[in-house]
Amino acid sequence: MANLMKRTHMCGVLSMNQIEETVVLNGWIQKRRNLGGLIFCDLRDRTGIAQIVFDDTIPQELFKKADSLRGEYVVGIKGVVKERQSKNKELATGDIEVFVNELVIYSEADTPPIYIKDDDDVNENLRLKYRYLDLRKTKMQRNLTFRHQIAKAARDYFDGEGFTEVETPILCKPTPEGARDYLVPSRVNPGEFYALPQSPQLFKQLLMVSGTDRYYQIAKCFRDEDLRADRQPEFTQIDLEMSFVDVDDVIEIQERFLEKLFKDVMNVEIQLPLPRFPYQEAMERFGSDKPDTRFGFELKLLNETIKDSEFPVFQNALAAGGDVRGININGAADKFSRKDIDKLQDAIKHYGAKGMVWIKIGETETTSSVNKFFTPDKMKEITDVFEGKPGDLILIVADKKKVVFDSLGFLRRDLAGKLGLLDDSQYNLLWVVDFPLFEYDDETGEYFAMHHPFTSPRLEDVPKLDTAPAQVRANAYDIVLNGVELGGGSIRIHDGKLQKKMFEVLGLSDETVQSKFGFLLEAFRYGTPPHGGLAYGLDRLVMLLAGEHSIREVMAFPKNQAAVDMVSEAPTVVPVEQLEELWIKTVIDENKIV
RNA sequence: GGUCCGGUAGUUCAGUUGGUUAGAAUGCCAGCCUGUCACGCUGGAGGUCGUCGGUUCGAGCCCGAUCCGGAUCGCCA
Repeated sequence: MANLMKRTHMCGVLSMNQIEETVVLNGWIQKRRNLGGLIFCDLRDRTGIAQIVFDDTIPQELFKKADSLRGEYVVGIKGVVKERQSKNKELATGDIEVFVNELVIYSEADTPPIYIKDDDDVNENLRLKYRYLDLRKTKMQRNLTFRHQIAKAARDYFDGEGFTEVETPILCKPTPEGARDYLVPSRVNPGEFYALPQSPQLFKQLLMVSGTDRYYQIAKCFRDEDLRADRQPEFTQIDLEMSFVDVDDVIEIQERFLEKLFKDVMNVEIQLPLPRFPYQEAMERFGSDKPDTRFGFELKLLNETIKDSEFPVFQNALAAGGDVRGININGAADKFSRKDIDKLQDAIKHYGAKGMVWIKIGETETTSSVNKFFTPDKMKEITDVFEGKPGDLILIVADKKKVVFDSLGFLRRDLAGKLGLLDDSQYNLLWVVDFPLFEYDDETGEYFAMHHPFTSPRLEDVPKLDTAPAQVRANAYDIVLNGVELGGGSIRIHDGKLQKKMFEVLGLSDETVQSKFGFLLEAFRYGTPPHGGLAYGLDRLVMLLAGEHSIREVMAFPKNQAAVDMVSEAPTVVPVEQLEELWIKTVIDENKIV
């Protein structure tokens, strides 16, 4: 064991300010360049890299020791900071270097299985398995620090606004609604289970009943669903709830938070108030309830224009109560071949679309996949709806409304990406409001809550609860950044009668309601303030602001697509005794039980 | 659960119509080298081509099964 050399500076902060100073650095050897009588090493810590030099003025023994250094050795050095003869403009510390006169090797290192540099393109599973090495990269350390700054900005802001951070339980009551629960067996209550929270929703509402008035929490949440680039089974929310507020109050206080956040961590000024799009408008203009407004290509409705056409696909869609809508990809007519368009057709089949009509407007003539069904005059009428100009590519989908919106929403964003129109330096924040309170399930013929059953309807829509539930709008709002849902929330129901009505429309029996939410409803009987709140996905927020494309890049130890922690290899089978103690018997292959 | 893509050296990849001893770059090891910063030069080691089976005189390549990874739809506050 070598003695510790007490560090005086971090590698990345050294500059001309330390010229001729003796400094002690600790860190990892990033790279060794041995020129024979002269050895350069790049020494790395979480702040960056500094070049250290061993030359022929040092004892031979020390020089030999320097020659034995390899990548990822952990060392301490003492030396003098000098101005470089030839500076390295690529390096933040490129003006200086440290001439070493003492070297301690704290530990040697095997050759690492992955490269430790920011611009690697190593298989992600390997990165996850050796996450502790992956996290040595300056970029990953920067992401972790950045995440910390955002969490801190949130804490500072909400603290300043009179919010109290309260921890809510991790062992909760299972909730059959929504996402699948992670279950935790109870040893002391045989056969019974807790669930890990999908969100602190019910507890934060209880806190409002308690008079906490303003609550927030940076809360771990768990959902046992399939993973995506922006979805992990455990993730973090900035969760908050306020008493005596309406939609405007919540939005106002959040907008000031976002303004401060962007100023503090991005040095970006955002314009308040943020635009608000009613759900219906968002769908009709962008085909999405989380529109990306960094580019155009807005949807246009063609139902009137084509209502007399001979084209059977259009007629069938209208007859079935569907829509015919399209988008104009301005100036893209020459940028996508027939083959490209075929691929797009395949892609929208995922959303249930059976096909797609394309129109390319040329200088002299307009070509399309449906030329024979439309006279040139009619075609002109259609392209006029899109303000079509020569060079434009128009794509039209006719189907059920949902299929049309989903398909065109996808095409819009996909093509914007292919055309390089997604500008990561632009931050388009907006609210989507007036969500429908209920969604109608075609298969079961039942209504279910789009948000959750405690979301309040807009007061003027309450009479429609009996007559036209699908038209009832909710006091719910989502905050969207560049087409990604950053968070969402609602004003909750605090009136017992209205809540009862909600459950009726949802077709929940009194017994069901009692067993699932009885404790909350009872709490509401003892004096409940009007309240509402919102939760941000912290991981997504950090991802977007860090310019990353996966939340895995901003989480220290994420899981892979199979929900496996590649470092520790969780989950695993457990000894039978452990299961028995928990009153659990598994029904899988006995061979898998160790 | 469905669809698509992938699995070849430590790593990133190439590998033609099925044909000799499976290649490159990088990394690693050794030697030389005093201003490098992707250091350079010389040499070397490194492979169960994911696994199992089949077709064939012969399989990295063709077929089947299976495992693993990723993207995506379903699913998901």
